[in-house]
Amino acid sequence: MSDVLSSTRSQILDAAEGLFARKGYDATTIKEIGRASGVNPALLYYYFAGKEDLYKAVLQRLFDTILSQGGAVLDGSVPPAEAIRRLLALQAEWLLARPNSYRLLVREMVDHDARHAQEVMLQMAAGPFQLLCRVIEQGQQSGAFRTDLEPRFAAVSTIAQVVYFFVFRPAVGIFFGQGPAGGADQTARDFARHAGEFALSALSPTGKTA
Amino acid sequence: MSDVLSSTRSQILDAAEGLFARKGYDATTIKEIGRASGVNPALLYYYFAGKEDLYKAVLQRLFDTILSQGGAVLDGSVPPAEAIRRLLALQAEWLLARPNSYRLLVREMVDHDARHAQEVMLQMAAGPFQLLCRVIEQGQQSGAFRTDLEPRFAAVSTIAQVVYFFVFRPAVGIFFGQGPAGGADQTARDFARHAGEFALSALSPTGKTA
DNA sequence: GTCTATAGGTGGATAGAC
DNA sequence: GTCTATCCACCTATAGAC
Repeated sequence: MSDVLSSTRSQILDAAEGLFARKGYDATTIKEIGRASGVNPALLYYYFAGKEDLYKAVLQRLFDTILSQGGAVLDGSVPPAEAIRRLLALQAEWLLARPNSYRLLVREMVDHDARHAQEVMLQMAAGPFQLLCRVIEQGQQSGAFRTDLEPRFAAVSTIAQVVYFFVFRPAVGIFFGQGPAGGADQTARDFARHAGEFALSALSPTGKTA
Repeated sequence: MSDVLSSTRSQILDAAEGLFARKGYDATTIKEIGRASGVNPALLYYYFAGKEDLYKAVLQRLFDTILSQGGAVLDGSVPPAEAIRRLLALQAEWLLARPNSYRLLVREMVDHDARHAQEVMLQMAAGPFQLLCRVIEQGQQSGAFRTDLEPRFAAVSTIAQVVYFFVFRPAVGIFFGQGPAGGADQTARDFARHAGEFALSALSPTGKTA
């Protein structure tokens, strides 16, 4: 602990986050993390119990910041429609700024059935997801949203769009004729705006976007 | 070729598909494929040029069948709204019956930026995806769908819901309080029906589901 | 706290008998 | 077509000097 929060430890976490996100857990080697962080590979075992412990620490650190900023936009102080617009815009900015997050999360789903991220997912369930469901229910009770949609299903449909866009960006890029790179960041922002209108149109009893 | 299509070759492909889908490309070993298929590991190099060649063959075989059945439901012989309902129901049945497909596809996105699946994605872009865009445009021109949504964006929002539900099933299961297993298959079918209504409500100028 | 060296195990791929 | 045996590279993790 020569630094405020042990600079060496942070360097290892930074490098590991990028490598785990890009290459996956199994394909990432200790020596690579050492090389990428500029830290001797053996030091990893000084700061962490092993490779898996490091992996869990990476997940924890990344999603701590998500959860801390998460529910702010859904706190009930804005009308439901505006809350949903802001949520999807925030989703896009967040995913643009932290491409590691959705890559790690997707890998965690298919590699380990979310086993290592179970705690974080429980916090998401009790936090942002439940808040979104409440926002939708609130809109339904006030007459702003149609009442024949199941709130939890509607919440999943709402958040699915932008996440899908990012995860399948290579495919979407090909679908849009932009190649596997998937177009500029502005395309993602444009899509997020569209996704907000799409969700609000789906939720609205009149088809107008409230 | 002692069999119609070389039974040994098929056995290798079957075992490799399951292992690549469950564990990923890197984590799957040649010896495991041999064990799971009941074929001597060295024979893999008789039938395929190597591990990567086998992987591409797996992708090709799996998505050949997708594409052959793909556009049938979108061929323009049914009204746009009904075509979209059928598409999402088909999507759910397809993903339920072939869990390897979305796992492999998602891995291909994050592991290789869809590099190995580029041909298949190009066929999807020129086939089912373009047909869905046409269906949406057709609905817009006939007045059944609102015209202020970009057809390609709307197509992505439409197909995103069910795919997200499957890929993030462990997370959705936790969100729904069903645990990481993600509930019964009927939940997926219920969600697919919801997704159809959600998309049609979003597309409809009146908010009714046509 | 940081390093070198290495143990112990497993990976993909090949040679060559049958 | 199928098998055994094996090469060589690389992995995680540890021992121990500094």
